[in-house]
Amino acid sequence: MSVRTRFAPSPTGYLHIGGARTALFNYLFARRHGGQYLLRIEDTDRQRSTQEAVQQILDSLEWLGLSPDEPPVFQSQREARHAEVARELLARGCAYLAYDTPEELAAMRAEAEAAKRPFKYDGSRWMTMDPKDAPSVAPAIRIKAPRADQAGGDTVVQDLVQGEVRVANTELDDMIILRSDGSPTYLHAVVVDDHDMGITHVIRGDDHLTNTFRQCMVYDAMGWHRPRFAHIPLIHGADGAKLSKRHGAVGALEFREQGFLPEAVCNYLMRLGWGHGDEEVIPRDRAIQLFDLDGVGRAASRMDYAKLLHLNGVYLRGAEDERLTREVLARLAKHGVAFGTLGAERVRALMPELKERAKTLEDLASSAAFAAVEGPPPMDPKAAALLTPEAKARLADLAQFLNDAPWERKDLEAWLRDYADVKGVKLGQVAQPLRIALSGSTQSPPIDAVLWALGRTEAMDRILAAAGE
RNA sequence: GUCCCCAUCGUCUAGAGGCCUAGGACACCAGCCUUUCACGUUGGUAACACGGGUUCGAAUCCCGUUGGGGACGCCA
Repeated sequence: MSVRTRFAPSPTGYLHIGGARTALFNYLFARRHGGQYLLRIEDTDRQRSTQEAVQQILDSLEWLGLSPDEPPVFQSQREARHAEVARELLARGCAYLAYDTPEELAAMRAEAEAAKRPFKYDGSRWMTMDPKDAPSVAPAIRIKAPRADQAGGDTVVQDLVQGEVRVANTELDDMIILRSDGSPTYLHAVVVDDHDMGITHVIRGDDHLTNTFRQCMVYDAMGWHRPRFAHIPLIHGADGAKLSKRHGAVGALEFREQGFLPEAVCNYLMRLGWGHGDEEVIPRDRAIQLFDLDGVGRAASRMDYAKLLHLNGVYLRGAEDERLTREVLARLAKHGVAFGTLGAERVRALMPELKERAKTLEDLASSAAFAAVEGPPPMDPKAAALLTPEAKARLADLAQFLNDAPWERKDLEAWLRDYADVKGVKLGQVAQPLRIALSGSTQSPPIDAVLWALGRTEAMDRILAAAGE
């Protein structure tokens, strides 16, 4: 049977980095085994689910290159089916009607807590009750948990990541599968949907590990084959606590805004909780080749932004110049930097050098801004301070000679070296004032590359302007 | 509280009883390269949580302790 996996987020907020990794693992596993990867939106909580969140999840997945192979399934549209299964369970005698009110349940819990006993629901009175004696409250449907003496007394799951996990049946109680208002509960709906969607491997966060035993109740009672489960460890913040906003960027789209490349984020996420020897840089196609569940660790891992940043730099350097130029230009426009066709061409010309020294697209954009603008670039205060009278004199002198220089990068470099040689100064004494005049900053790509990319006219303009000040 | 899961450098990890004087990557420190900044490169600091077993031999297997995390809803 072909592998089918699914990612099943609830649209109650943005897609965070942990969810993104779960999606990635589901995607990778399906691809690795030539199967399908699906998406199910768990929007049965009408109060908290929003259309915006659904859209954000879809956008996030698309950005990461993790769009599903089939149109997403919306859980809320399947409620009739969930109810149908619940009624079937009732008809089979695997479930029963429970007439407790929320208040009564709360009281039972309070009582258990006061007595320092773990709360375990006991619905035996409803199972033996004559239907005529039913209270006049709408009942919920509860599924019968396996008895303590059933199946060896334990419910066992062979988890593909966690190994064999076993819980005593005495720990399980009769859970509600259909609420008194006729809506399904999550634990029930998930099972029905996964079954109907033909999911063979449920790969999800290990916060669902103990839920699995409850879900098994539904699979077993319906006589359905349980899928294979794989519970992957959660991602924590740098302090080891559950990942939240205070840890910095956690939303998938936040990373896009900050200038991260989706392939870098995916690579980083993949290596979080998964390893394959010494390999660190693993592009998508290689990832599909290598990924498998047995390489997934069992311990929670922490988000390390420094490493992500490094990886992003690696991917940035390897990215196509055209693509980076597009991204950078878009960012410059967004930041209100004015530039024309010539500016865009200059950015493109300098891109091979620019990308060599950037970690994010934002870095790249700010370092490219000087090439995009027309005329003298905004001057960094630190750079301006270095524009001493001597430096200006040097620039003026340089301008004179540069007029006759050949305008090819190789020649420019040689020319500059000759100039320094002839004048008896170090190359740095020539390069640094030039750099400031051309880029407005003390840091830029190699000066010969900058001269060349700017073009003779634009370069001369800037040198003269800086020399004249 | 009850149940479940986990535990190698600061972080991500390699390690499936001898290959481990524990390897790699990020970060950090020092040097080299150099036209600034990066990149690159060389070297360095740095870990098997603790205690018991099992074994000729344990980071690797077992038990316990400690420490983390998760789940205990008519939420998902």
